[in-house]
Amino acid sequence: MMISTKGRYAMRVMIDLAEHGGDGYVAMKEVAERQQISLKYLEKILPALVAEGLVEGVHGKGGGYRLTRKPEEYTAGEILRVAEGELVPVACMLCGAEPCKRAAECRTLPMWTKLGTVVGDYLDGVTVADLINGKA
Amino acid sequence: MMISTKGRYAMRVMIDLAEHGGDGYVAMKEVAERQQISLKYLEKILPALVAEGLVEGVHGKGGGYRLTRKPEEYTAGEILRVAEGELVPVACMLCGAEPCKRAAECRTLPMWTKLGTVVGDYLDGVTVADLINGKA
DNA sequence: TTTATACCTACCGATAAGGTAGGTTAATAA
DNA sequence: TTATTAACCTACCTTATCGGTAGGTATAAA
Repeated sequence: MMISTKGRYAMRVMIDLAEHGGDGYVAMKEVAERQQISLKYLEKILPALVAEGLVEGVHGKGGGYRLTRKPEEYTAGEILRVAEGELVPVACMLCGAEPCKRAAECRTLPMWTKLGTVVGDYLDGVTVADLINGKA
Repeated sequence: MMISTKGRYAMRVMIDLAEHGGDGYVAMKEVAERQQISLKYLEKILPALVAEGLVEGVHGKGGGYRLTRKPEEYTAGEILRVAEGELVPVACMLCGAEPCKRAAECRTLPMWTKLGTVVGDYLDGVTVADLINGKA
């Protein structure tokens, strides 16, 4: 029952970009230093965020990344789903999982489903702006 | 963000004991067959449940396991914590983790803490009896 | 043309997941 | 007393994931 570093670091990058970005681009080298995260590891996390349009990057001198929306328009749930994959609590609920034959009579599936909803609802209710303002 | 088979199987064993136990002992061989879980793997999960007093086992012919309380007196949260370990969502919140130096100014820690509470509260509100009656 | 940066691919060590295999101990029934 | 049953214990195994590192290429600005 764990969010891995991938998701946690993605959250911190988004917050860092919101706090230090302004209108310009922020180099990952800076973020890595501020957040005490290996630059090389950050470089493995960013492509997913770019692919889903959460941030955009530009090459070369003076380049870096910036948010594509305002901080209040990102939810933690959205960021985590992009960085981590689905937020479901059990493997049998994963999208690509082979359908469980016991699902119909499974005594526990309703609980896992509800747990997924509880987690998703909470995380979808927290925005990057909330995290910066300490309102989470 | 996943509950492993260990926790899921533990839940199913507890439910199975509640449904088929009555006052007597149920052999894991039966449970394994009914639940379609490898007997050998079940034998690795049960010791923790015994150690924490959730079930008790007796050796030999006619032996097996039985619940030590009524089904409505077990919560899913309790069972999962015994089988899986702590239910916290991030490694830095684990009991034995070395304290994070950034904790005081961490923008995300409050969210993880709240998420842990949300998950714990939900799971602590579901009993084995609820799962049997479909009230979860 | 130099420099800074994103971006890409491959690898790597450690750990955990999800088991198997083969025994020993304890209790009951024959 | 002996056979049987079932809990319990220890060791091992395979595969995948975690959390990175290394070394490059592409691109844009100065």
